[in-house]
Amino acid sequence: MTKEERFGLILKELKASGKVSFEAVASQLQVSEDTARRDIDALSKNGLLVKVRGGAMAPSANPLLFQDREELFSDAKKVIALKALQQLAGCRTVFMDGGTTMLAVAASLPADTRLRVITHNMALVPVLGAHPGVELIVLGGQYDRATQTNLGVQTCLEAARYQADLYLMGVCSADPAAGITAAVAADGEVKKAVLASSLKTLALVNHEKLNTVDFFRVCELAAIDGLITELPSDDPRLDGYRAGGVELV
Amino acid sequence: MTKEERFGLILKELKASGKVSFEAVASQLQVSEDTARRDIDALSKNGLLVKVRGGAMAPSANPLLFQDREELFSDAKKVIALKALQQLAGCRTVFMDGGTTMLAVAASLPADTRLRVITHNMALVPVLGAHPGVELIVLGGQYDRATQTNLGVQTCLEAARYQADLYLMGVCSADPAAGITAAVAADGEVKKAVLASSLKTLALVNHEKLNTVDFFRVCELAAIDGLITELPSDDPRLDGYRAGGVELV
DNA sequence: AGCAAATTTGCAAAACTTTGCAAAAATCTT
DNA sequence: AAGATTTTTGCAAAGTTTTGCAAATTTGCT
Repeated sequence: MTKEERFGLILKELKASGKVSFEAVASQLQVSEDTARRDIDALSKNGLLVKVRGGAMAPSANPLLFQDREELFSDAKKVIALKALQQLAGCRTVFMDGGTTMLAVAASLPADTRLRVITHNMALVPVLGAHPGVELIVLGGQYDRATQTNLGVQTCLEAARYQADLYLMGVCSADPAAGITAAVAADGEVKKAVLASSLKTLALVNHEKLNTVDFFRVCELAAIDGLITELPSDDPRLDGYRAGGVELV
Repeated sequence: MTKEERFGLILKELKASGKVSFEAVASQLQVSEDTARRDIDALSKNGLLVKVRGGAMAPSANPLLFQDREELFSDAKKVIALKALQQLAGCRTVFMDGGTTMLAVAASLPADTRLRVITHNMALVPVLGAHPGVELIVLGGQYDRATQTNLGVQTCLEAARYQADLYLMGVCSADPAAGITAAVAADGEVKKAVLASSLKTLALVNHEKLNTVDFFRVCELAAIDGLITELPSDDPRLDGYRAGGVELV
């Protein structure tokens, strides 16, 4: 039984049942558990399966393993969320923007947080509504299915009624020269309105969105107070942003 | 049974029924309740579900309605919902009130319906937001966890901006003499505002709420155009209401 | 406010992984 | 073909993670 033969059999089993255990591979292929472990290790290095405690699973078996990892809460989003949480200290009222990054922030809010949150992001309602320390204020408007946010003139007018200590802005595109830009005009308008109602604004930006431009101008970089990315603050990719905005670790 | 396998099964169950309890997970997956709790904790940290007391719910569902669907959609509610649907014919814009009866209406809306719905009921957002024929307009305000609705002055002001063909009012208490009354002042105020913005108002009332009175006066019976209950329209319990409002089968 | 149930926290035992090492097998060199 | 070299294999010790239990705390309800 060569290594390659074993690889084939392991993958076949994985395809059939979605999972394999070191123990089962060892006994079925008549090798020690260590060898089974090493085989599965090699396959995982090639991305053909995902190692888990006790064995391995097909990447598609569960959203945590592969598929939605990028769409839902990627490591980058978690890092950004944690950085954003640190900036919440001392804030009483916070505007939270649309986007799944903001969902990551809301989901990782500690249980003992006391905060007033204003948002037009309907995805946050079940999460923040269940949080005992959060007073949630919803901005109404026309519900946009694609982004799960309320948009439109109503939303902007409502945003103008409130005054927040901090605005956590979810950013579509950021560029040192063009500033913050949005792909949807209605979304950009809401961002402008909220920006005007907040003492301080921090933009949450995935590094992939750095140095990209969309058609709707939200604001200059100078209009925001800080940029939160998953990169360390001394990363060269952030060089162009150091002038106006403050970078955060 | 690895952790990841359990994750997959928990998510599968969540998808099927919309909710999972620690107890059920523990017994079905043959682990202690502590492990079930920790698993669900991990999934919630990744935004794949929302933890609530006793278990967890799908993120798009309503964290506070952690009950059985049968309980939620009692036969009475289903009957009322179907009657209300019939009244929707010809309507272009409808205000939908708070309450689980309204959730039953939203859930039973046929797929080919074309409708503009205005609501402050956050429980409807996941349901109506997914409906391709519904244009959803959300009324903002201060989110009330107990009722899952937005309340307050903002909500009333926003309601006044719109004009609807029909208002489906969810009723707490109805009485021939006292009219419609509410248990929460803020809720009653919103009802009054919406009532003023609608051409026609139908009150949806469970028969258990007939002939009961609460402290906040919403309106006289004469101010509404019809009463929808699960009772047949010639039921003697409705006798006192025939004067001003129209009863519907 | 007070009771009962649910939840969080700390802990130690058990299960699983990693790491380093040496023997066996396969491959290469001359 | 014999010896040297590399790869693979199995083993055991050290290190991590997971798990169930029990105490302490919080929460929801009346």
